[in-house]
Amino acid sequence: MKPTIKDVADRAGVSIATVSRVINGAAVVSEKSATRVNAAIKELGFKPNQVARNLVLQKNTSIGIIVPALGNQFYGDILNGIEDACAAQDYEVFVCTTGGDPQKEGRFIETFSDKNCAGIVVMSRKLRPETVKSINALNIPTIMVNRKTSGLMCPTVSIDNFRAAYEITNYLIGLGHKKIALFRNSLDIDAFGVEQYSGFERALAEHNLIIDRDLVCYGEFDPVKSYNLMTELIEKGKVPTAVFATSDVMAMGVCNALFDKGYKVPEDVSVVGFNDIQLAAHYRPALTVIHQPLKQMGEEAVRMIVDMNREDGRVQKDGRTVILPHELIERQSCCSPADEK
Amino acid sequence: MKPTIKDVADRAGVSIATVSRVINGAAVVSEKSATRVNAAIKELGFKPNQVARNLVLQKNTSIGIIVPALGNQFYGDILNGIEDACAAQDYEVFVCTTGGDPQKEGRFIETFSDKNCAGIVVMSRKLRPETVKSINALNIPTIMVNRKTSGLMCPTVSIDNFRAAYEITNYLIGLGHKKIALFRNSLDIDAFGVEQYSGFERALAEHNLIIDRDLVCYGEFDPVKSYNLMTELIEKGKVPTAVFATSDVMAMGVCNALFDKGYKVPEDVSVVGFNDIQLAAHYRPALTVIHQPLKQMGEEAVRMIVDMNREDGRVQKDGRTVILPHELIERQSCCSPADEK
DNA sequence: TTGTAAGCGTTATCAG
DNA sequence: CTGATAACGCTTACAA
Repeated sequence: MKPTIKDVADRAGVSIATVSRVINGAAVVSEKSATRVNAAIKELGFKPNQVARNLVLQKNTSIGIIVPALGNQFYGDILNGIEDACAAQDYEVFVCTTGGDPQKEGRFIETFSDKNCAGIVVMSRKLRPETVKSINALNIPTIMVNRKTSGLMCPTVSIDNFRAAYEITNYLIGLGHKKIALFRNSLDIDAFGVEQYSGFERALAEHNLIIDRDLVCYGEFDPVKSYNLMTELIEKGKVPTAVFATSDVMAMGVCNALFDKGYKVPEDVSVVGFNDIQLAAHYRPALTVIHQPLKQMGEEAVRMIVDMNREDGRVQKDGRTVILPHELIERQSCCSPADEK
Repeated sequence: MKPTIKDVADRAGVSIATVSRVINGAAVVSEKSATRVNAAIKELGFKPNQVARNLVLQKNTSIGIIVPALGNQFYGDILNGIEDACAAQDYEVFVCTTGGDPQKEGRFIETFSDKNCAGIVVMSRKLRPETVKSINALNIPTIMVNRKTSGLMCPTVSIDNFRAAYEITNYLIGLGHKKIALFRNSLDIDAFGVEQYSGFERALAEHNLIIDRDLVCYGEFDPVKSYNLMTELIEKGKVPTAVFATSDVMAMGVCNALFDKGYKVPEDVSVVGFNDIQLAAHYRPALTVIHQPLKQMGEEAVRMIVDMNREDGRVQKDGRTVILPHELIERQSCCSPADEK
């Protein structure tokens, strides 16, 4: 069995209180006791039991993460940021995946609460009102990443999705495009899809362009679905000169469909992505995208949780919003439409 | 503050022992007490404190995962399997990323040990002897995924990498290829790169082909590095008719280099990948690959840990090896070489 | 400077 | 069937 503080005390010939003192370095201990205790610790290979310690201290250095799926570079990049920041602070990371199932979200939040996590970061595409309610009731710092939070009193971190969409649409328009398709996901009033849509719409409107309903496709962040949708568009003869996809994988699906039908990107149609997952640069043609500082977003979320825990245990739930800077990165997937050249 | 079992007891007018009994449903409790306790639990919104429970029970339902990086579909797919299996068993998942830093591996193993995890699954590319030693000393079930374990008394799960490499090389040879390049990672005696190499070599040898040293490139699982290496090959005029890359991302890097130099895949050179991450099918041309049952590998690892915990707490460290079936999946990235057509 | 002892929130063993 | 009570391993007043 693992040695306990008591074994160390016996071996060093002191009380467990003294051992505890040297472990925590808080109170003053005579040099003599200290050396004996340290010797005993080393000899026994003693390591304090974290669960006992957490119990008495009523705190915990683990934070819980709720994420739709792993093996998805978008969340993966964010998670890397979370993980790095946690490791730097000696926090541990619990990860739960929902597979998009909103029911699981609620369950995992409870799990984390039961485990007395120091904080929770939620990445979700669809949030049920009940989940919102239970998050609000939670006595644990909770942060949303890449999501709005109407009705939800908890801090969020994201980019300015309206501006980002606006900028990249303008970029396309600046290139001379007028027939621009939008590949997006289904509406969820609190996800950023709506901001992106507004940005898209605004840019168009400012150039007296209007949205062609047939050209807005619900690719649902899925390359296959996007592939099929783009194929349909082609078969219906409704080929745009440019496509704005609100995720990189959708952009790839669109490109693939185009290739398979004999079109060239960007010569025949320009395509832009959104997020800039690592693969966006490795895809051919390399994707012109809006870059989100994914890793930094994760780090920021952790920073906020650690801060909130420092604040004397007082968990304050306010609507703090952290907006990180995005960036338009030009690569190979865009050019002016043929009739302009 | 969160209600404790004592609050429930007071409210229900019974002792904490009784409350504990109804919570755990073990012993028999009078119907009258039970209903009162349940009412109190509901009214107070009581949830048993897991850390206290774990302390007294001396067990834990969390398992620790050590992984080089998130945001990498290969590990992501395995992790999804792990996570699913854990959720199904009401286990929680700790995730630590090493970024390939072997020093961190050791540290995280200690963390998990301190936390009294029910088990640890290790995914590593490079294992230091010291880490091996500390794993062996560990009193916690530990499983290696996708890795050999000479000198390491712990179960592993993987595919038969020798056979897989042998089969796909044979496939290429069967198509008529003789000049086959190999893109692989640096040698680590205990990683599966060496088995794959042997499989490759054997297939070649059986057809009286020998390995051209210039055509084995160390792409290090990195698309960019592979891109550069392939570009060099082209510039040196040493273009093979086929490439076997031991990971899909290396295969993509190779394809990209080929495209950028004006070559066509598969018409000019065939390329095969290994692993079959989700993206392999979405890349263009869709990659012909060896499919590893990544998700299933993760599930299997969890199953083993759960089993080992059931075995009366007796952690047995043996070299059990689970070999899962692989599969050769033909897609679009291969054809016979030009001179055969 | 040190030790004793009272918790932290549970479970489990006893008597009753 | 139920209630005290002793753990679990640790921290931390309070005394000494």
